[in-house]
Amino acid sequence: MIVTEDQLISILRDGGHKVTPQRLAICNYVLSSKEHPTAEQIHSRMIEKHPTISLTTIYHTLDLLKELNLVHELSLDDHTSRFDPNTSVHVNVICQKCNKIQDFESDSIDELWARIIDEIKTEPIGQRLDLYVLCDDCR
Amino acid sequence: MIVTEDQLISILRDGGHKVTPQRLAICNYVLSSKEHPTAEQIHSRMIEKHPTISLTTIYHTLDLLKELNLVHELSLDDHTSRFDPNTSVHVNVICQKCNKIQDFESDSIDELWARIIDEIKTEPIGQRLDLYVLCDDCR
DNA sequence: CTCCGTGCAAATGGTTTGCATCTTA
DNA sequence: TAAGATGCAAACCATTTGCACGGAG
Repeated sequence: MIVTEDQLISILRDGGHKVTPQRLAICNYVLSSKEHPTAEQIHSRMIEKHPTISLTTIYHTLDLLKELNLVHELSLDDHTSRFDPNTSVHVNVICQKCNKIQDFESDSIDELWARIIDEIKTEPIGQRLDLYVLCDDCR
Repeated sequence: MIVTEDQLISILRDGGHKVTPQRLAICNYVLSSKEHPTAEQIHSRMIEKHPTISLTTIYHTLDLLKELNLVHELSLDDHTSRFDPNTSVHVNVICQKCNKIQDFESDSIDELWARIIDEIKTEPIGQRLDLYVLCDDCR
């Protein structure tokens, strides 16, 4: 997790959002996740510790995290979304078959992105760089 | 359109696919489109000349075009897909508000992207490069 | 004449919404 | 105690599927 729990709580309170056990658990998990989980996967994981937590709350919390720009939503072609706490410029290496996603970062990417922004006249709000592959397991 | 109608017909027949008026009309439109239409938008457009054409046929034909790698599907965060006949490496400049998309291509992008792919050891199948902005109309 | 394509209707399923209850601050 | 959060149930809606008919080859 890039933000500590204390920082997270401050961010929430500063934005006028209440700190509930469910919210804290979801944020902690998603913000430290590496596997780009679906809402369903987040829900399954949360139920272990919070048996009554609902999918609705997962979605509400993800909306909040998006609004706070702490996670990015990645809509895939199987019509599900994955949620990525890595909001820096990076490449999502996505397996076409199983939809597993791995982040890839490098200086070349930063360079590429800087050049694109330079060439395009408009002010950028965000980005998404996908590379589609077949992962080791699926090949 | 990058492929001519004759080439398109050959591609279809070679793959064992029949050439119907509906299929031809949809392919012609999508393959020459610049506006990254939704399935719904393609349907509206097709109804002008083919009043009985169904959304089902639009989806079937889009599946075929994807299979033939003649179009790419872009799943956006509003949970709709846009269809892009530009299958070369390029940046989709997407307005966060109205979801309008404009393609952007440049040699430096190709060059840097090639370098990034080189750094990532896996064989690439495809890619998607999005830049999120607010378009002139929405700003 | 056979197989594939079309299009209607119904199903699917991820996501969103309405609302009553509960919790945080 | 007031504003906001939770979670159930229902709605939503883009997309997919089943199936009978029709047209291409």
